[in-house]
Amino acid sequence: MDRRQRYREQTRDEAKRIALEQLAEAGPSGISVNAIAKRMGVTGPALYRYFANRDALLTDLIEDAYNDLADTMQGAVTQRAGHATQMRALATAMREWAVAQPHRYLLLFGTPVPGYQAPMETLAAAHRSMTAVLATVGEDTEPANRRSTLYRQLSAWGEKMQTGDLTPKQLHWGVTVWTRLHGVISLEITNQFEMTGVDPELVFKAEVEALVAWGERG
Amino acid sequence: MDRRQRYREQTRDEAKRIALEQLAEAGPSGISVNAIAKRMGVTGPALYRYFANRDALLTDLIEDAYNDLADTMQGAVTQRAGHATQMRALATAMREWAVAQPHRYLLLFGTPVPGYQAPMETLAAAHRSMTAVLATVGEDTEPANRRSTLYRQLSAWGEKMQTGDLTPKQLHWGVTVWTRLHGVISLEITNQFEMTGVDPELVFKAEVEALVAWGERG
DNA sequence: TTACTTACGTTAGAGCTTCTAACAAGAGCT
DNA sequence: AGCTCTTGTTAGAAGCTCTAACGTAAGTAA
Repeated sequence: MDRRQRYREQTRDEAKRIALEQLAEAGPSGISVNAIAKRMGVTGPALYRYFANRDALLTDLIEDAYNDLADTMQGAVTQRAGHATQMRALATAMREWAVAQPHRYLLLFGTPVPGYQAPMETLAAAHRSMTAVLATVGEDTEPANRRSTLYRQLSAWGEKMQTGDLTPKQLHWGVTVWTRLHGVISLEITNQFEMTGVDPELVFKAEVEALVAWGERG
Repeated sequence: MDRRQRYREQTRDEAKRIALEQLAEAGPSGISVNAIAKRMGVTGPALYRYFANRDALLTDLIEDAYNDLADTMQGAVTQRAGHATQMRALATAMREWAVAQPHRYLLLFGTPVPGYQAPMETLAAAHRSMTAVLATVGEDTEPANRRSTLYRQLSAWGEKMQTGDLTPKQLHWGVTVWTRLHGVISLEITNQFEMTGVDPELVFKAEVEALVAWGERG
């Protein structure tokens, strides 16, 4: 009874492994349940015992990627101390993860796959990666406009996320870190820097240093 | 001889119009040459007289989107004066274009479509949109490290692009504007802000103001 | 006006895809 | 030993891209 389940998991993993290869080679549309089955030595319909349909397989890949990225980001900040150091480590880890497997990053942040509806489990992963980002936040010194809509929304989000004593301003900074890092990474892995001849890694590093400098100022 | 060409162009346009509808509804993989033909009242293979294959149709959509976005950005800056004003106008125009038709923005900056190789004509469009961004750049005051790799790459890019008297530092600023605006827009239209309850427009505006403030400082 | 060429539509079909239905065989439990 | 659940098979429907072969209509030239 236990072995069955283990075999089952093994089959699912192998299918996902091959799916990732297809994804890297030909994008999301290059993933074919039939072709995966053939490469595994079974007929096409056999795989439908393991995945309800093609979308379910894709959803699994997305969920795995989400967790993997969250692990990476979390690992980068928890092993270090000091806001600036954590910031640099987080940024580097995030970019390296994305550059090493752009197709997986794009599965999360590229064009949404049509049939996908985020399951509950990815919420946990999203929360973990956001927590990692928020660990790099410095102290809050200046006062903010407490009556702005953005302030209230950030405040509500902070309560919902149980971020403890982080102020809305700090949460805003976290969001900004997220959007800025993503901005460079996204353009890099979609090859938009290619025609410029400018090395995206250098642009990324400069952006990280700007964030660090800004973070130390307040 | 002239009427034929006009009819031809008309047919191509209608096909592309329907393709855009499919794109909006079901993403890039939802575009079907067969289905388009059927909706136009002809059989599937007939459309292959107008597009070499499905990829050629997609490439056409990408090229159109590129030109359309470039027009929008160019229009935003040329009708206004003053760096800060141009900056705000450019940012707003870009975001509104993207939010109004996310699928088209994602066609350009989302997951790359597998068979696509950028034709020469998109280079012109890319150049135009970059020029629009560079119009918002302020004056260059502080000295920069002239021996850094990034400085040299930006310098070479500036010459290749014929940007006149813009310094590498100003070009770097242009790139930063580009990555930061894209960062927020990209995450907004892939619905990544949804779970936070934070309005991406407000985050975007704050980011624009940060850019303006930074631009005015130097 | 007649003849030729080019453009554009058709059907047939190969080969791929997802996914369902019906059936056969084996693994584990009672 | 018998029953059930799991997992494989084949057959097939319905869709896709794209090629080949063929007919017809429209524009061009003699």
